[in-house]
Amino acid sequence: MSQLKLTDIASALKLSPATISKALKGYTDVNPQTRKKILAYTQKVGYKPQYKASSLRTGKSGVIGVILPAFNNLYFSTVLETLIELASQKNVLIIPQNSKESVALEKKHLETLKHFGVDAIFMSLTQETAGSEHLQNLKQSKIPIFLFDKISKQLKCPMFYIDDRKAAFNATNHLIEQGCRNIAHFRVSLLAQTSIDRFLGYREALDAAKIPFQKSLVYVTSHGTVEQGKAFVQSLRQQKIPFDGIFTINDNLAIGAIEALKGAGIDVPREVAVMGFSNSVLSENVSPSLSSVDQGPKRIAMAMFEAFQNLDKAPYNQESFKEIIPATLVIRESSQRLSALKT
Amino acid sequence: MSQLKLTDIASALKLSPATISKALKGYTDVNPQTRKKILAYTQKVGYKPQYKASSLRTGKSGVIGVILPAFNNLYFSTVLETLIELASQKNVLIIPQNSKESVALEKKHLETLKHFGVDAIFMSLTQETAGSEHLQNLKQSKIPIFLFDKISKQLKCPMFYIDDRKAAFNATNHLIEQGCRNIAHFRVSLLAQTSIDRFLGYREALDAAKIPFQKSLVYVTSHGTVEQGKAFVQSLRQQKIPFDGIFTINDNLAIGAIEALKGAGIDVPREVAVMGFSNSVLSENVSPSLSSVDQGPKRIAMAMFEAFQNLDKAPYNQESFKEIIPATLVIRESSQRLSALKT
DNA sequence: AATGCTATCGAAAACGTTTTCGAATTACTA
DNA sequence: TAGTAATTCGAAAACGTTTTCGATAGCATT
Repeated sequence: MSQLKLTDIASALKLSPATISKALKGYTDVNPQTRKKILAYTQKVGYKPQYKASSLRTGKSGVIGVILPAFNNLYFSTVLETLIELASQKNVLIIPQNSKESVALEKKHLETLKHFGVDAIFMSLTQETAGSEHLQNLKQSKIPIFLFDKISKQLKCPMFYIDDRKAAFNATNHLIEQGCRNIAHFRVSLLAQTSIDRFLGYREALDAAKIPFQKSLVYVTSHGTVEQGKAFVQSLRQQKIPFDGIFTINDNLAIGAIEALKGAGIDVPREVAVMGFSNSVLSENVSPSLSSVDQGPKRIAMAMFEAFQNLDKAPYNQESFKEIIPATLVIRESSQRLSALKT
Repeated sequence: MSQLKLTDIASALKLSPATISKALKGYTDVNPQTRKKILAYTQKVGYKPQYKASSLRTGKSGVIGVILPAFNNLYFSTVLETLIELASQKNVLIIPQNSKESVALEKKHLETLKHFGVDAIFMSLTQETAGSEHLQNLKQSKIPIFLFDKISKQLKCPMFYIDDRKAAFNATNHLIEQGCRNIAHFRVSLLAQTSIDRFLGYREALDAAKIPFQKSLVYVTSHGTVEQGKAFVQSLRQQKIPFDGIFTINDNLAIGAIEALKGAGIDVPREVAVMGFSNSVLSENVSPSLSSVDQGPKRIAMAMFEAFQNLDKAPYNQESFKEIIPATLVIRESSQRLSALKT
């Protein structure tokens, strides 16, 4: 036997499909008696309306599309997992897509989700996506878009992100409090907004502590890999540039830096304190464990889903609602220079 | 303007919706000239049929549901990521659900996916799911189910899994080749099939090498955490049971074991060689890096998607198709006892 | 008894697509 | 030249649900 249909229920109960549907959806124009009967029967045979048909009629699919620039990344996978969890509780489904940092793929996924008819799209942009036209196009097709983390201020839509500048300020300031005076900064692409903001936070912390900014301590890389973290430390040492702290834009660069330092017999954190960013899985399992900045993926997911559910209500219905999620410092071994110096 | 519809295209081109649809779907009863015109126009305005409507008509949704018992697990997340990647290339979408090792949730997700009308369900069972009735029920409702990894032999459906016994045999045998004679085994729940099979492989390897099995070297735990791995090593030492190798059923237990050994000043792998299972992210980042068994999540995902695409063709249309994916040993530092002894 | 109201139900249209089937036109055959 | 076959198109039904709107019946009000 195939799927149970409304007409099956109707004929079994000698009622019209209309009444059944209305009973199930809580309409008032159905006798409480018959409603009870209908509920009892549908419960028994396990009838539920088929999404395909009802979504065609109502226009709502009960599905949210999620486009991420990467999956193998604790931050994004935690956002996704939390989203799936929350959505599942409200009987909405999640369709994840991976743009793999490619604008072309991002565009393709956007199209697919549009034609699929998702009720909303949550996305974090590619490094290269500035405010390209494909996003503007999407805006026209009434599908609500929620941007998070990697956002574009050129778009008018709800956005959820941490205050990268303040987070970087706090991270850098922590190193300063630990006695660091020559703090190197490893960052990525000059275009990405997060990279820019974190750099600005780094500079502000230096300024606030009246530590002169040294251009020679800043390294820019394309992808921010472990290897590049290593290479930068080696380069600093080769040029004999003195440094006693490193603040990196992600954890991979920090891990590479630590490896290079350990390899050169330099003690972390006693001689050089290191601070990463993202609080990835690796950070607690590397040795010494890596201090990092937690970007609160769960809170971001919760905030977005909350907004999705109240899309029509204030304050979410504002043309461009913004929510800034606080980031927290996770202090582990790699930055605890003070206590290391005492022992 | 809202979504573009078939009738919009039809009236713009002064043709009927039927012809447009047929042109797009490659029917032969449409003039090559007009087809070209239609293709050109739909291309230009970016028209594509809306899933909601076409899936109602055709019965196919272009969506696969994936139910996993856990997400924060490299194996499962890699399966999922690969699945999303492959599906995306063929314009099919993936809806992931997390059963969180709960049979009740598993059942709920199954129901939701059924009513959503997915074209297939890929799933890995809960520890507790033996062959419960909810799976049998699903079988009746024509939706093809594919089981992987945590399977149930009581069900008649395509299954994909590694040969745990052989993999465990190889892992244990590797330790034996490295000169280990007293190999401890840390396992989990006596119910889970994988746990059973891996234990059997361990025993077979011992038998094959004519090493007597010692019950005192086997520890059974409920969840297989890092802490329990530590505790077992401490217990072994406390009881003064001699051991020179450890084969664990997962990586967490192995990592815990290594930590305990390091803490006790015991050299890994020189004094005790350690072999994990799963090849999780941590294994390469722990020190010493952990030898482990790779369960080939990518290959499993590829095999399943391949089967999905050829559901009607042989050999996949057999009542109960089975595919065994080979597991491979990933030898890192923690088990290389021979070379460690030389130096 | 006529009127208005309320409560309860069902007929039917609609959502946008696919697909069957027949109609219309053209091309071909004998 | 008539008849047949092939080609190209469109009308219309169908997928299963939701929702508007009208119908009916019962009840109360004058």
